[in-house]
Amino acid sequence: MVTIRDVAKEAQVSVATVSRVLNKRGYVHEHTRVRVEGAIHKLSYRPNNVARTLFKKQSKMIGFLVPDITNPYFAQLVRVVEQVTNEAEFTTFLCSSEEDLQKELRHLEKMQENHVDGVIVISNTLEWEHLQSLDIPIVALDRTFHEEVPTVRIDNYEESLRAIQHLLDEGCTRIAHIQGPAHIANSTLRFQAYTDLMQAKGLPVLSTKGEYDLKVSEQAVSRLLEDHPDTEAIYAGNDVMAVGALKAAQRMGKRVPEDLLIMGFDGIDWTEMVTPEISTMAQPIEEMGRQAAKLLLQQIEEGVTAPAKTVLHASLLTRQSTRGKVNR
Amino acid sequence: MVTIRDVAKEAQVSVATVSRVLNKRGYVHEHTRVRVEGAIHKLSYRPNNVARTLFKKQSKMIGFLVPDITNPYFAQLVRVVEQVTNEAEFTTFLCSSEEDLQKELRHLEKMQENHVDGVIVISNTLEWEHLQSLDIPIVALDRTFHEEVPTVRIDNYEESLRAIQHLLDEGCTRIAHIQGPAHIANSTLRFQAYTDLMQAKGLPVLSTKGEYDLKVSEQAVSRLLEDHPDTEAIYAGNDVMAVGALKAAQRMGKRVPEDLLIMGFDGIDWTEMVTPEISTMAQPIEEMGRQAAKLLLQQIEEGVTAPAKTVLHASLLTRQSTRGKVNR
DNA sequence: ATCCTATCTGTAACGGGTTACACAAAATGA
DNA sequence: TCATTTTGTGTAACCCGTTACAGATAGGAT
Repeated sequence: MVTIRDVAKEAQVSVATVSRVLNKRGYVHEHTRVRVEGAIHKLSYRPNNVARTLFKKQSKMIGFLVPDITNPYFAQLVRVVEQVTNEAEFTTFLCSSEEDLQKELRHLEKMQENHVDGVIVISNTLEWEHLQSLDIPIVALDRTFHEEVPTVRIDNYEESLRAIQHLLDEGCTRIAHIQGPAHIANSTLRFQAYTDLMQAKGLPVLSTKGEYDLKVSEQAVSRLLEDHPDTEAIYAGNDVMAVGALKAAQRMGKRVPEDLLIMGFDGIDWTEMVTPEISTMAQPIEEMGRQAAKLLLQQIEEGVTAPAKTVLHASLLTRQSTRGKVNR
Repeated sequence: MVTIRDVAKEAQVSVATVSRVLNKRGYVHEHTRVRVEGAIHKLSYRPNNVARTLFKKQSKMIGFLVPDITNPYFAQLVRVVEQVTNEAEFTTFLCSSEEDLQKELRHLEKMQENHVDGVIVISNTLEWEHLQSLDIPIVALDRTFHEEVPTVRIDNYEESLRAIQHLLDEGCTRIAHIQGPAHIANSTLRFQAYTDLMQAKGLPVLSTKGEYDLKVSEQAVSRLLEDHPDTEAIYAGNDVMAVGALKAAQRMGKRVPEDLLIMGFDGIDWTEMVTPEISTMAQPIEEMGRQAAKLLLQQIEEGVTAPAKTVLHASLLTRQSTRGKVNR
């Protein structure tokens, strides 16, 4: 391995001078600079970031903890976060926790041990007490942990209301809901909005559990449609379950949207892959990732600790799966 | 930040002793061990992996370079690789390159600078010359770079033949192919198998470009079906394009499989999300990831440099999209 | 000529672990 | 009892960049 001392020897200068050239800091004579750069190039020297980190206590790495990398919602976030942080010369240390608290804790430990400069956390299982001991900047995505932690999210309750309102506007009254896991706060909020609004309108409440899982949702919707064939619309707690609902409907010979409307939540690509395309309340995924990354970088680079709470707006994407009902 | 010296002071021993306790190496009296562990716990000390890496030149991190994290094929690989490496106490340093050569090179540099112990590389743009200078263990996934680099992949040509044979077995003769990007070797191999087999059987060859992209494929298939309404089956170079093909067919009112058979390649989840479910030549994704990770760990831990070339087998998944034709 | 400042470069300490080596004490053996 | 081995612990050098500080030279002002 080529070290800074090898370069110094090659260029006939001291390590300090090489370091100054590398960091473009302090006085270096044009003449020597060229010589040092030549030596660097000749030996194809790359500074050792480990040594640098040890001294500077700045690794130029940020950690990103996501619940499940195979979920396109998170995959899309990863992409933006990488992009933004890379532009600021940071590298992303990505960890997928598989929704497992133990793994999350292990990953956070590893991140600390490797001295990342900050972390972005998405988790439904972690609690504030687990993050409290980290003495590095944190940004929470998608969910609030604590007043102290800057957060980027949407208002799941309000946006859920808007999603249901869309189905009401299309003329539906018998709307069923497919719930996500009860232990996930956002999932419960979306469900709560459903019951609240339906009750306020004096409309029937009918829900079943889909666990944010395609196959579970497909099963659940099958049963639901058998028991309640007069259901006019299905509002799924997320897009994955909406796709499951569509599969169930199609297997039972129901036409969407002629016989049944389907509405999802999140705005992942899947909704555009199926036929008919599924309407959804789309989170501004890219924007959320960008904001989170920027917030974190600000904290790291400028030491800003303003506990910002950024609440972004979702946008209603109306597509084939909720069109046409009104014309019946 | 709590250092090993703080622990040493607290436990009234030298740093060497603390280090010995941490690494369970060398002689330490039971008595002192307990005292040191007490101090570690009391101060909630975590060893600094950066310092450790600097000295040992072993970071316990491996790098994983993938072309696009939002592609479920890679996302699934990431999950297995993480799992296997975590079990061996390694952490994964994931980088998504967005198919961009410059980004790939930058990421590889960063990995080196951070002293990862080895890398798993998936890339269609990188060449051997780019990897040559890395003096750490490498494992290639999905594609061969060079004799020297251990590789885990499938035989894209052979498996492609098998995929087409399935369509022939179902009684199709007018089979069109949707090609992936020409610069991707695997994509070309799949295409080559198609032309070779069709020509050998004296059947018409008809292909169009889909660029491994859903929307591009959808467009391409639309045009293809307009120009050649008598097409009996579509063999897509990968599953993403197969989903695009299905969308196009459905938009044009073609029934699958009654009017048109569709076959994909890769075996990603998407094929099960749509209706009808799409038949595919499924790569053993999990197994490939596992093997790649194990190969890399072997190289790192045992210094094995046997340039292993693991070629795994794909499996034909026949589903609704290719059923029924034979009964016409 | 003298002083001052700006420019340029090198020496050495530092960051937080690891470990070779030295030394002491205890256990074992003859 | 003395020699030898095993056990237990500490000192200090080392890993590789960074930077405070000091010293040297050149140029400008007076």
